Amino acid sequence: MTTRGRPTLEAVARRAGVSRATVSRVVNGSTTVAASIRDVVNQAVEELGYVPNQAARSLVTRQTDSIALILPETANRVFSDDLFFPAIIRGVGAELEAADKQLVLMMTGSPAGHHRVERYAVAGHVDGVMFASIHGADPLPAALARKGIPVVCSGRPMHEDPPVPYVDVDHAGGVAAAVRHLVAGGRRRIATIAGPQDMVAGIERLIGYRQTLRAAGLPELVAAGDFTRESGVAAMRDLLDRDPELDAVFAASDLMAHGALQTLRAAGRQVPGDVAIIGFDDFEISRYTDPQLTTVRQPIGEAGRTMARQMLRLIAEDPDVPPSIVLPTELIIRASA
Amino acid sequence: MTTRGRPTLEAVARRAGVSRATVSRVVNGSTTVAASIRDVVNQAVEELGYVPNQAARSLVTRQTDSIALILPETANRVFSDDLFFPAIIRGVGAELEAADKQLVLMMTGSPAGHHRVERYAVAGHVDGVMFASIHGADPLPAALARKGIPVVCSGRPMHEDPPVPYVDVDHAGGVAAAVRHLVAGGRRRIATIAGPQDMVAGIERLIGYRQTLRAAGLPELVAAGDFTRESGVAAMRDLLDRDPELDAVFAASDLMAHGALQTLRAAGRQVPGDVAIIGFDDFEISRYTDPQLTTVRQPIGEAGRTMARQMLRLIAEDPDVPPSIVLPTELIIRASA
DNA sequence: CCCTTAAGATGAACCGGTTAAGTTATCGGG
DNA sequence: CCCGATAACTTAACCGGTTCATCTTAAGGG
Repeated sequence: MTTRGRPTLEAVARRAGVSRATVSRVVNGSTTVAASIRDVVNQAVEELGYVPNQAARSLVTRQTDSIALILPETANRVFSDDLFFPAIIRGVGAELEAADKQLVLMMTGSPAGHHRVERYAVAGHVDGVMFASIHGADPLPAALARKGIPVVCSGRPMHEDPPVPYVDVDHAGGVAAAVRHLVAGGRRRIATIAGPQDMVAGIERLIGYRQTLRAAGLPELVAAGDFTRESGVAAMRDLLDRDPELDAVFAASDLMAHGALQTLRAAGRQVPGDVAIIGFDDFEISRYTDPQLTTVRQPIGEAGRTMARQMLRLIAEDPDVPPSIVLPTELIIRASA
Repeated sequence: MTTRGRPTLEAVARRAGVSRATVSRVVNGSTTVAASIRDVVNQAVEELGYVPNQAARSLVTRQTDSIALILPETANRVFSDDLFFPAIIRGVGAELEAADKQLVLMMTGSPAGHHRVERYAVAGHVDGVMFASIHGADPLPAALARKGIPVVCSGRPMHEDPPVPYVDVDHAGGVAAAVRHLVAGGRRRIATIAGPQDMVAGIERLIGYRQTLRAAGLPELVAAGDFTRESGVAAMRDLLDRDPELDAVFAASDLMAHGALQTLRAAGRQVPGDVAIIGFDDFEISRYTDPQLTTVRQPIGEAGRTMARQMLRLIAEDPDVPPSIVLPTELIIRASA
């Protein structure tokens, strides 16, 4: 009920002594309006405090100027202590704001979440849908794309019935740089704490570890994690059990690296003296651990911005939107390795 | 252009052999429809994959079923490493999702941000506006309320021309518990690192510190911070300069406490041996500092949920929505004090 | 001075729903 | 058997914009 007694186009037209059509053209900045009339209309708009009704406008233009961002929210992990989603939101938000589009946030935690998102998009509530970090082979992006709705994913989608444009970072390259740094530092028993294997980020970082280690002719040692600090703690304990002599760990997230760090300290290991450790993300926390964490920086905010830009081009029906964009990662060397 | 060739009410009506109005009533679950017709219509809906057009619907109902959440985003601090906003978003999101409303996120970083938000709301794009953490005497909430738009704030607004409903936490009570805990532990030179004094949260936590200390007959020692880790580091250095003999610090945020902890360690102080320290927030990080941080827990997610519930009641035109709700805080005792 | 042309404004037909008022069929009571 | 009440559906009038075809008017050319 927010549009109660608000002035309509009709009211402005009456006051300015012109037709509805003319007011509409003035409001939308059409060039074929005489300057004198334009001024009269603008004054009437000013005086009445006229603001166009969005629903009426969308009804005919078929555009809402708002775009959805879908967060998986699996197991409430989304915002627990994970700075990935906030960073994505910030990047996306900044870019959309510059383009004067609105960001609609949706979380698909509930079982019926997928259906809700689909309905929402099909109902024309938004002009496009962006996905932040897909879990597993989620069929939703492809399903929406099939319905003609512009879709962009952050992180390469595993399921691509119709291929969906995506933005990702160079996981493998970053991991390779990290592992090579450990090797160059003389480490020979390099373990990894892997991310969840139902997410491309988790999978690719593990692959990167394996390939680089194999190339160096060194043995693998893998423990499973899920990007959280808790899982880092548990995985590190597991690794120490399995190989007390290990001299380096690559953790697939900063949070897991932080957890591992605590476990190593509790186990009496010096970092980086006895065991070197490298994380992935470059969250702010990595500058405040003791020792400060060497890590692979991924440009999350930039990924968000890029995703938003792709979406805007898709909506503008730009014929040659790149099907994928991979952003570079960078090894940030601090004290832990 | 997401609603291209999609079936309309009209199409469903033709297929089912009834009028548009009847289909509308079936879709909206009216009771005055014969079961036989209802089934026929539902089948037609199913077969055509009909989804009501949101714009057309809002145009007449004057409802959008989406609600805005405004984030101030001052100085990019919003999502840097601060888990306050993510927690609010999660709480609000969960509650709105349960009510089948959509969350529209807006950041008012740009100078024209305020005007954009106002226009957006007045245009009827959302049914109500929630503010997460007001800075200073922001006139926007009151301005919107004056226009008849439902508004709820998280954190008591300083400016209340027409008073706006709000949800806040018991800052003073939490701080009092913290400071009393320090006093009870025998601390006598208790400093504080205050939050920004243009936010109610910063102001009230400082007042709480002052009052409790005065009641205990102890001297005050205040350093300025802005809730960030960096400011905690700087403020702690400042405090050590001014009183090298201090034996306790209450930091108005966990992040500042964390920064202070690092500085104390660098200065050779034992925590809690030489100096006790208590934070405020109970972010996850406080369980991973060394030593683990004693802190005041504030139910941020719950505040978000509560704010959303108030908004829903406001929209439903519930006559007796409480003008304010203050949630309790709780001292969580760990190792640092 | 008349005709063509173009600029600029208007009238009216949508867009796709909701809902008040009107119509038709059904049924019980007198 | 007729009448009014009731149930269930249809008709049509909105909601508030956009836009295209049409009309008006003034300027320019021969």
